[in-house]
Amino acid sequence: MKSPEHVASVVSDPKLVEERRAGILDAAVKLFAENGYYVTTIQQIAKASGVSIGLIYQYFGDKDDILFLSLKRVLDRYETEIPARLEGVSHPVDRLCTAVWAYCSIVDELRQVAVLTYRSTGSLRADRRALIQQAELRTNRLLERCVRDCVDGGLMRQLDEFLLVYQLVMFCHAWALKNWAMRERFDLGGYVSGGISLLIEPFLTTKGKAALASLRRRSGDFSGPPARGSAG
Amino acid sequence: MKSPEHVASVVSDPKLVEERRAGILDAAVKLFAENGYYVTTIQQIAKASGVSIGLIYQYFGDKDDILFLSLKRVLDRYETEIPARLEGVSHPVDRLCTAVWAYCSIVDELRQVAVLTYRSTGSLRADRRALIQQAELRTNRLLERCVRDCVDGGLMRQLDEFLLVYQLVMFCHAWALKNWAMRERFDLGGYVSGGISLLIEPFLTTKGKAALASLRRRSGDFSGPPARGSAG
Amino acid sequence: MKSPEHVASVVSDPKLVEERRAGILDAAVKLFAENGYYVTTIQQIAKASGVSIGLIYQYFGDKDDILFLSLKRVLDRYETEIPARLEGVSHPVDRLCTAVWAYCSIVDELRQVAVLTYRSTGSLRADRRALIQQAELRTNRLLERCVRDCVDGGLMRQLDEFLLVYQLVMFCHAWALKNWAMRERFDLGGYVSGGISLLIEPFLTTKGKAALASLRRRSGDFSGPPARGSAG
Amino acid sequence: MKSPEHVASVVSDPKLVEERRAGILDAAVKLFAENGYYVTTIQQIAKASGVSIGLIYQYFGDKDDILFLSLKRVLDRYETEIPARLEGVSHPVDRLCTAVWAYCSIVDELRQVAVLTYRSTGSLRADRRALIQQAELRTNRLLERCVRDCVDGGLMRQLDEFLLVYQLVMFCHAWALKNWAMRERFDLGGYVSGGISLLIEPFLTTKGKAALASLRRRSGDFSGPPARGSAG
DNA sequence: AATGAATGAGTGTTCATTCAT
DNA sequence: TATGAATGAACACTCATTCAT
Repeated sequence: MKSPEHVASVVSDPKLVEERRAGILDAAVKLFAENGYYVTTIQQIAKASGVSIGLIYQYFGDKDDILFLSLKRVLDRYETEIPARLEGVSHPVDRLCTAVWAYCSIVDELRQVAVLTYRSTGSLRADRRALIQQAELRTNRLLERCVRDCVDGGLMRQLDEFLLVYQLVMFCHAWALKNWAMRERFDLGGYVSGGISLLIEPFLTTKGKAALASLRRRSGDFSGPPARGSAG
Repeated sequence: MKSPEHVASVVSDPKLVEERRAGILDAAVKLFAENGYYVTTIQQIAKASGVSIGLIYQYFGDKDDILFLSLKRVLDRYETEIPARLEGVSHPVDRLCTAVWAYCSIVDELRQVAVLTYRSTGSLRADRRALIQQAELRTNRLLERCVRDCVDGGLMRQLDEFLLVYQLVMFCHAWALKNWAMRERFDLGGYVSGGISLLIEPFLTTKGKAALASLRRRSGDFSGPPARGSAG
Repeated sequence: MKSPEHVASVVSDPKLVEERRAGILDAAVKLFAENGYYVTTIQQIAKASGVSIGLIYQYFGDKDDILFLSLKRVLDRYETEIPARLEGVSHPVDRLCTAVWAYCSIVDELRQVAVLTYRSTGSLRADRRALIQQAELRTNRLLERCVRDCVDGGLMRQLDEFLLVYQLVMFCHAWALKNWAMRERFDLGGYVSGGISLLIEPFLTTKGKAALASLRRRSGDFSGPPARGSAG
Repeated sequence: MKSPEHVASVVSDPKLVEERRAGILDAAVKLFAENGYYVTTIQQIAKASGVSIGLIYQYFGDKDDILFLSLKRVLDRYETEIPARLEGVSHPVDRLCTAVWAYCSIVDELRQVAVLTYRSTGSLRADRRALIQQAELRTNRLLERCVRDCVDGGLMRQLDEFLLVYQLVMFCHAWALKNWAMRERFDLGGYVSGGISLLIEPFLTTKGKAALASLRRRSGDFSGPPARGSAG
């Protein structure tokens, strides 16, 4: 009996497993995102990743495994890339805005895959669905820490941090989920900027608002390239 | 070539078509919501709705038709029930809060079906997906009108109405989409109340805030039964 | 949860179920007997029985069901045909010999299928294997009753009835199992006659032996057609 | 074109071939016996015998080769071990009983494998099936010689030796084939003893019966350990 | 001599759809 | 109008066998 996060492979060399799985998942994620999980066949994944059908089953137990790792990958990117983007950013308001900006820009990059998260998590075995949900909560907690630091620093007023953060997350996801509507009105920078005005700015104290204004002056309303430049 | 919204039926009596389709869709929606679109079979729908497989094909052209009308039904409920709940409510802040409350309570009632909207819209033929998206926008416009009335009445400050409304809608949908996380922290009333504090209150003018305070006094923080009482 | 002997059918009309199953089993039994259970494919059964693949799954739950009913059919023939052949035969020695003769002639008719019983019972789900074994024991009990009547009538000496009967049954089965060796030395009549000499005659009392001699005079050493004539 | 009994190996050192094949066959026989030939995979055999998949194909041409040698091994044990057990046993009745006892005790030891003989001989290529059948006949001939010696020595009356021997063999096999029924009624010693009463004793002359009685007195109804003691 | 990753034809099974009644 | 038996293409998955190392 294996734990739900475990995906069995018949092949023992871990380097090879990593490599092959990456190639197969690349193809699978693309196909899942374009056509959906059920419509995508193992044949298609095999052809798209340039391996035989049999090989796929040497590296994944079944189709559910492929979906699970596909989704896990997206969640893992949030979880590792957002902290990476926060490195070197120290001011709490700056950090919070940067986190939102980072989240949105990852979503933008993975647009279709981010939608897949909503379409196909329900196709997962229940125990794995829970794992994906926990991963989402872990990323939320990253943002919660940013919010709390603002509050603790007297930059933001007291509020329901959990609810605010989830609303921020929904905002980031909506860039993918409602892209068909948003792309007619916003580019990514404008969208993030609008989100900050809506979901962060109103809760900032005078001191917090000043920090945000300074940040905006430096980074040009988040319309430029990712927030790296803003740390200068 | 038929228009995307048209669903062909081999049966001519329109009353009968309406009646039969309703019964079949009731069963289909339930099954789709519980198990997903692809996992649900026509034979299951036939059995659950108490008609023969053949009959289903007399009232729907194919499985895609059933999904389309299933999703359309949900969107239609938003579009007709929210205005119905607003009837007799006149104060703009009251109307906006009532609309959000109504939206959330419909989502609560249709929880799994609301999720289905996110899971399965992508399984629709492209032209029909667009139709569903337009229906969503129509409902959004209902809320936009409420927001605009607040702004025009000097109860709310100027802001990006489209973005605020979509954020309100995401908030309502999140009650279904993230129910696994929310139900541990909120009941429906508390959730709506939290949403108003987060997404409406901060943008109200002094006058608007007073109106909200009065509304809250009358309706007990939206923790009671649906907003009917608040109209008195 | 269904009992092991139950085989589910999607079709409700019992007459049709009987009819279709018969046709499919005819083809399946033939193919199983010729090529073995695992080597026979559902495709082959479909083609041989002149129906579509899908239809087979309307009348049988899975391949195991088909094997189970195939084997059950053989066992059922023993269980119903042996008593039928005994009808009108009254002398205990006569009855015992007729039973053996009947058993052997059914085995002869179903030669390959009788072998299938030995090849493929082990491929059955365990609960069904038990059911097949019980059916075999029920047929054995038919013979045991014949032996007991001989003993009770003073025609046969006391002995281990269970063991004798199973040895008689093995003898009948051996006509199928070892037919490759037997057919070079015996025709069916001679085989049965030899079996009676070996497994019945030695245990008869003087009175029993006289009865056997008289039986032999009448039926020509069991070399003629089935035992019907011997009852005259 | 190779003769049917030839099993090709890519490895030339005959000692190594013998050794490796033995190890692989040990594992294969066990798996075949437990799960059946078709259900057992080469990968399972490889894992169970502690060698690589590739290595198996260095010592066996294909899966059929493995089955053939597996079955041959069982037949070889009968053919070599029964004579070994007869060594030093001189009285014809003693020898016949000892042979049956030896046969049964080998069957007992290889119970599942003995059943495999019946399940899987039909899965063999026809020419090899014949080889297995000939091996069975050779063992039968061992018993036939014992019977003939009894008859020639005036210890047993004239009878169809071939048929009696095959019936004795079926009796021995039945200990495996019908073990599910027999084990509730007999232990091995009781079973053999019952077989002798049924299939040997009735055909013994007065002199033969006396010999059997004496044998029984010495060996305690065959309920003790293998017949070694009876030779004293 | 020995490995085990790689192959892909072939398997049992499903299910949207049709059509004779 | 209504039925449900019948179809068969398509699917996920298996496993004997090969071959580069």
